[in-house]
Parts: sequence; C-alpha cells; structure tokens
Amino acid sequence: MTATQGPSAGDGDTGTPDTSSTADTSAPGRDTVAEVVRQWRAVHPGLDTGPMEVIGRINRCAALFQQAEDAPLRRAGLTRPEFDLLGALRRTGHELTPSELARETFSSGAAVTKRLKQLTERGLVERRGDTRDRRVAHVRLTDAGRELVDGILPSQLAYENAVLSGLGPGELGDLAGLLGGLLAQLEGRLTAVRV
Amino acid sequence: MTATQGPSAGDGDTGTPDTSSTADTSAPGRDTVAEVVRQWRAVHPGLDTGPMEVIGRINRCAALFQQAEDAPLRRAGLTRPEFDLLGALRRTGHELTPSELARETFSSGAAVTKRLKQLTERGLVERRGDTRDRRVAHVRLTDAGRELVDGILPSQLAYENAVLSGLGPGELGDLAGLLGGLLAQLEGRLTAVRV
DNA sequence: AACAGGTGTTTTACTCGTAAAAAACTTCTC
DNA sequence: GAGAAGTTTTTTACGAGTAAAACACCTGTT
Repeated sequence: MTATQGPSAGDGDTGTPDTSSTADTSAPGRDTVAEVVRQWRAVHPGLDTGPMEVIGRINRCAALFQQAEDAPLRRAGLTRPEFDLLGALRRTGHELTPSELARETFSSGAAVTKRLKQLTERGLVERRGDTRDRRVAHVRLTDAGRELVDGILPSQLAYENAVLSGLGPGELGDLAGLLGGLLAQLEGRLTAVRV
Repeated sequence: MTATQGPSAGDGDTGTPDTSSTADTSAPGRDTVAEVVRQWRAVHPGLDTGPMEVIGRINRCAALFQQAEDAPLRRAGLTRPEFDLLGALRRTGHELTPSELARETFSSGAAVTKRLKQLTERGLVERRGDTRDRRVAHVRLTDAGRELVDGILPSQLAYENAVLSGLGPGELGDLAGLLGGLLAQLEGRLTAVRV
C-alpha cells in the first residue's frame, strides 16, 4: 500500500463533486485511508490526493481480503498460492504445464516448481512427462486434489459473500463494472508501458 | 488472488440482471478476471460468482499497482515497506515508536525492527530512547530521510495519476466512494468477525 | 521491597519467494 | 548432422517476513 497511501485513503472528496458518487456512505465508520490522506494534505497542502484515495483503498481492501480468506484455506491445510495453483487446474479442466501454471497464477516458474513438489508429495497433483518434448511436464489434479478444491470452493465463496454482504447488489454491480474497466486498462497498459 | 479468482474476475453479471452488465461481450479489452469466472462457471454451473468478480478484481488491481509502483521506488533504493515506514513518519510529522510504526504500516513488530535497522544504517531515520520508560524507542526521520520522502512523493503521485488516467474524474470519484464504503465496513467488521 | 503479570522490542528459527545460473532438451542453420 | 541459439524446468543463494520465544523494563499488589 505504499507509504503514499499508508493504512487509509480518504473518502469522498476526490476532486469530483460528491453529488454522483456514493461518496461517504460512511455514516458510521470512515475508513482508515481517509485519515492518511488527511495527514498527507496537512503536510503537503498542494497534493493531488485523488489517485491515492483509489489506489490506497484498493490496496488496503486487498490486504484485508487476503487476511480474511487465508483463514478458511488454512483450515484445509493450504496456502493461498497453493490453492491458486489447484484452482487453475480445476477451472481449466485439463492438464497444464508448469509454465502455464506460472502464467495462470501470476507467479514465477521457480515458485511453481516448489509448490508442485509439495502438492505432489501430498498426493494432490500428479505429473507426467510429455512424450514429444521431454523438457515439458504435464500436471493434473488427482482425485483427492479435485475433491479438496471442490470441497473448499463453496465455503470460500460463501465467505466472500459474507464479507461483501454490506454492499447492496447495485453497489456490488457498480463496483465490479468500474473495477473491470480499470483492470482492463491496467492489463492492457502496464505490459506496454515503460515502467 | 485466491484460486477462486485466479488471474481474472468476470465483468458485469454480478447477480444483478445482466441488462446493465458489461457481460461477456469481450470486444476489445476484457480483463483477465472475466475469463477465470467464465471457466469456473463452466465447471460449476450453479456458482454465485458475484463476489468473486469484485474480490478477484480488487486483488488483481492491487497486484498490478504494487508491481508498477515498485519500479519508481526501486530507483530511489527503497522497497515499498521501507517507503511505507518513512512515509508514516513523514505524514504524521512527529516521532513514532516501533509499535506505532507497526500499527501504522500494518506490519509485524519484528518486520519493523528489521527495517528500522537498515534504515538507521542508511542514515534515513534516527532513534532515541524514551527517558521515562526505557523499553520504548522513538524514531524520527533524519534530514536525509525527509528529503528522500519529499523527493519521491511527487513522482509517485504523478505515476499513480498516470496509471489511473484511463478513468474519467467521475469514475474515479465513484470508485473512491464505493471503495471507501466497502473499506469502512471491512475494517469495522473483520476485526470483530470470527474468521 | 519483592514478585506476578503486562507491555515494548528484539532475537531466533523457519518458510517462502525471487533472480540468476544450471540442466536438460529441442530446433534452426549452415 | 554438428553446433549455436532458444525453451522449459529445476537448482542455488539469498533476502525478507512471520510466529514464538526471549529480553528488558514497568506497574500494581501484597
């Protein structure tokens, strides 16, 4: 979340008139980001804090989600990256090579190698070598692996549902739409942009 | 981003009638999350993927932001957690104890200890012991530390601005508002909820 | 005053991710 | 075909975070 946004990111007051924005629904509890933004502005009065209020909140939300979702997974003896890997195999429905798994889970090849080693030892995935190209491996879920994923998934979704229960269906749809637009742009851009 | 959401999180179609949703159109740039949601639904037709589309996108956006923002920081020789720590000192404007820094940056005490060690060696922060209670330390920015933060901050904000430039000011405000509401609830809830 | 219990900070042991190099192959080119 | 160049996966070395224990110190009670 970058010191820029610290723990919190201001509500409403984004430069746009609050008129349209769901702005400060916030009757009861302002979020942590608001305070951080306030502090930055007190120190650097000229600052344009608009981006900070979006990015800071996204980062903070992500951190809270991760923390929350780790718990149900831990009960199943899995870490999030492990579940990501198993989930990729489950949702694609077919075998994947380590490289494909790396792409699919946004992690490095080395990390995938290590996770596969552990998951194989636990009997959740199996591997077989490619017959044509002996460099590549094909990884698939075992029955136990598939059952584990299918067992976790519903409770995971139920948990996510509970976490978002504060939002009405309209807000949820709005958020999904806005985030989808943002994400499409980020994904299209960040690969091409000189970082 | 949990295997649940994998790399991408579907657009629209959040449980709300598709009428409004950007659904699958897929014209130019669908985001990665959409494909993952589609895959999950193909495998588990009954699934309520609404929450996934929000949480998956938030997680993915956060990952992309972090990756993008790391670059400018690296140029200054700092990691994000280090910058978070310095930023906390800068924006509060006064000394903080290690525990306060841990709270402020959402990290563990042990992590703060290690970072302080490095930042002290680099001459960016200083520490002094409390005179009344000799357990506690007080940490403050050195001149070099303050200058470093102030030097990085504008470029960091400019960078964030560029990254979000695809959004109109209205959308940006809407997003900030919705996220603020969500975050306020998460922060109010997740501490009290039985995880 | 002594001690039980609490708090602030650091240390220890360990896990996990990463970048870079190494291995093991394949494919292209001459 | 032999060797250069590229690919897929694994290994190695290391940096960074965490949980739990250890330290160091304070405070309230008796």
